[in-house]
Amino acid sequence: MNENFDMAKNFDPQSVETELYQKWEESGAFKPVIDKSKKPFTIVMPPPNVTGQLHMGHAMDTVLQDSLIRYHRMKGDPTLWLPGTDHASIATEVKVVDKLRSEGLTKDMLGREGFLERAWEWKREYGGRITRQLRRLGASCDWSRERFTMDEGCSKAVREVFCRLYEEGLIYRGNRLINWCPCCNTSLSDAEVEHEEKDGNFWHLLYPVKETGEMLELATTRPETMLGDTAVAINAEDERYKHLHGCHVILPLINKEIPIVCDEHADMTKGTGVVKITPAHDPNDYEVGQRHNLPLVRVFTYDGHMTGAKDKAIADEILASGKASVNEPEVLDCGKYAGMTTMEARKAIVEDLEALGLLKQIEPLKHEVGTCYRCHSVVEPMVSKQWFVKMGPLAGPAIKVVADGETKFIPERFAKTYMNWMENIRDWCISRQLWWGHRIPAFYCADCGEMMVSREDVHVCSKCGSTHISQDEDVLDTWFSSALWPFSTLGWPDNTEDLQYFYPTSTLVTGYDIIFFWVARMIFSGVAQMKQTPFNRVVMHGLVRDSLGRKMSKSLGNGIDPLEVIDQYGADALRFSLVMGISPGNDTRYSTEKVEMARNFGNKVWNASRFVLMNMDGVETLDGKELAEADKWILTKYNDAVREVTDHFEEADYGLAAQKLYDFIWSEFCDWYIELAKAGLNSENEGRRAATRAVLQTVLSGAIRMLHPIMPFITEELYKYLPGNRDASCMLSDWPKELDEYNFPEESAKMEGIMDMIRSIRNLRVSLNVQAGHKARLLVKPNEGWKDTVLAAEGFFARLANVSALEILDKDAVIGEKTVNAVGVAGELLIPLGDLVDFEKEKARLNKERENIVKEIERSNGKLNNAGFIAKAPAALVEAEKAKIEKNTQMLASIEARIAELG
RNA sequence: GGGAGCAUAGCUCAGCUGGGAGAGCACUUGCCUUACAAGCAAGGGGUCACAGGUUCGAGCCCUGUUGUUCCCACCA
Repeated sequence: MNENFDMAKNFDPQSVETELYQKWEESGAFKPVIDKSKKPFTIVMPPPNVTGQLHMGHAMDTVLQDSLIRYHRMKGDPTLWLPGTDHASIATEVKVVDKLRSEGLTKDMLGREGFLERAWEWKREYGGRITRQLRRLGASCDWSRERFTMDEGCSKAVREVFCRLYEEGLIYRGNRLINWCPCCNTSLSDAEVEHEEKDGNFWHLLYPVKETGEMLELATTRPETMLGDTAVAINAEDERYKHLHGCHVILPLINKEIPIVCDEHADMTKGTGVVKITPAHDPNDYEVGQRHNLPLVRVFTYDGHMTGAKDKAIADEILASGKASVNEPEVLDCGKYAGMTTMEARKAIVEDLEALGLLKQIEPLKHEVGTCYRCHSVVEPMVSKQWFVKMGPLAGPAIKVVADGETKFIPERFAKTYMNWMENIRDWCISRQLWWGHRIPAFYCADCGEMMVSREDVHVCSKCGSTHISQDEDVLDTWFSSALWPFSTLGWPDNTEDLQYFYPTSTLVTGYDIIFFWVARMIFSGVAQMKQTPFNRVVMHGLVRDSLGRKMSKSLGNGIDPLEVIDQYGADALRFSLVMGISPGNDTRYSTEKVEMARNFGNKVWNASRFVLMNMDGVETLDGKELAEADKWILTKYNDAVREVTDHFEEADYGLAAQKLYDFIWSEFCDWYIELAKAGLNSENEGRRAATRAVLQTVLSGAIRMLHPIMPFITEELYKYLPGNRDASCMLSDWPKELDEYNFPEESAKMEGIMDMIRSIRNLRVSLNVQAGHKARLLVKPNEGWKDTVLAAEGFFARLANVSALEILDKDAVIGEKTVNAVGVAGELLIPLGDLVDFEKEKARLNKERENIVKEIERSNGKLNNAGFIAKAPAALVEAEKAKIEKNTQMLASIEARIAELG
């Protein structure tokens, strides 16, 4: 025992984690060394919102990436984990606006420049917060390469891609029906619209037909749009309305004549078969409008009110100027409804229609309503002039790389989700009516109306030479820049060394909730710009839910702050708890119990190490050591563990890797080998002691290293205590390899036979209520070939089963005293317990045992009597079954003899 | 309307290509055995949702049913 041993009794995360992290970071060890002869392993971090705060989702995402990164670093791959943050256009802008409001300011009061100044100030203030928090988790990313989606390089990439796509005709500007959030006051892409079921009504309205005077009944869920109706549609085949082809209806309230058109959109089987058409405010109606060349009449303002005279005047001016583009909508002066919110207008319009007798019925209805993914306001479909990416030509190649397996999804089912979306994709609305973001590089000449899209700012009109140039006011969708992340962060559009070496990246790790927002867009952008998929593998994980299975959210107030957990239990415990037991792509629940389990595991590892180390006396290797069966057993198990853990990491199956580590370290190494090793360490034979020390050292070192990717801090701290490791870093140590020359299946089986006997003895003692302190003699009738093994295990029986003396008996030896017995693969064991035993209890126990064995034999016989089994099952299985019968028959005989003995 | 996931011990979840059901927590019993009581030992507890099918053999494969969660979708 090492007298100078100074390890603390428990690992104290608080006192070492921060310091360890600083050392790692300062040492430059997170930076890869570019070695062209080696294939790099690269992950780009999904950039968290720059002003965001760490939540459990980030924690899980980060831990999974870090585990993979650390594994590959130890394997010797040049490993890059590239971190960064996202400017998060809407989210950040909303926060800054809120802050301004608290100061009594608005965006407009500051103007664009002033506002952006404040936004950058905000970014400076909070921008480092999340990256500091990632450090606390132990994220070993290369901070020297940290990027921000709005830094110079990323902005250059964004502009380059925009210009390229524009030049290729894949970006266009035009009036289209888009989703408008009246609260955020901006357009949204389809992906940014969520669907929520809400209570609503079908309002059945009556429109009078001009030519016949009859009333045409139709239903709508949004009566406030009726002022913008420019037609009513029926199906050409509909017998009920054949006489109305070519007729008109008089739009109530504003008495406007609009045509009745025949269109396939009108479904005869639904309702009355008549549909009102509002091309400016409904996606279907927009299509119908396009087919029938109907005018677009906008009746909502962009901030969710009914349009009025002023809105109309502005629109009329544009229309009259001749500068209006295709599909420029008209605007209606809604008269008495002008200025009302859409909800107020709904109420007023319904009341007015009712007063006119034009409201036939109100039918309650639950329906899906589109809402903004940021603020959850109901989005309003609107015709608006926006910028779009034409998706068709981009989707094809993006589908191909996944279909061809150049990018693989784990689990595979997400590839289907991806495909489905890609195959049905619609053009992507990329302009946002915000200020915080990448401003669209389009410039307009005030004099001739020329539009110029340019990599450089434009000051002079290329057509007329005018200097009255203004840049487009809008910024790009945040996800436009995120889509370029795998190459923009590596220096693209410049052909940098990083880009050449690290692109395409190896693995993307992210949650399934952003497949559409991000993963899909990175794939088509990467394929389009780099002609190569951005990553070879996408590992999807699930959400971290609360202990009741609910999504963690601010509004529910059920979020758990990862930093508080780290403060209390340490980063390793949090990390392990987030990994243990998860399976790819599935959600997981957070619970304090799991963190405690992980903390306890860390404690176990610490104390096992402490025990091993206090028995060490310098470096000791396996070379030339004479190994005992216990040593051979644990080395064999160790090799199994190395193989399995390595395989699981290769497949990014962290849950199983963690499970195996937990099992191997706790159950096999601690519960068994360390206990067995105590005998070895106490041996009078120095060779035996040295061999035991060597095995302990070897296995512990390997176990610590294998655990490092998931629990980096404690393993780093422990590693330096290992003999000869004073200045070594676990993080930079080699990933353990299997020790091929130390696989001992036969000896392992022998050892397990002994372990089985030990369990039996313990079991007997407990079930017969033998006092814990009482030492008992052990008599063994070994099976063929087990005698030496049993004899060699005497020390184990003494230490682990409280046996005072071991005696080997012949098979048919008669014992002249009362004993209890058990039968196992190694043979029959008997314990003379004399008066200590309650023999009634023992009889009951034996009878139960007998029943079990009889059942086992029956089951085996059932199988062996089945001709199909004999004929078709692998021979080895049949043999195993026969062996079982033989063994069980033997056991049964022993037990029956015992029962007879007891009378 | 389309698609996907899940259903296994009291709770939370694992279970690799089909070959005798596992872990953690909780529970019962006994132990401070000088690495660890954040621990040790022993134990109880499961018709693997239901019904069929394939197979010598099904928690695992196929079909259907039920329940549940999620994603997608322009149903007025």
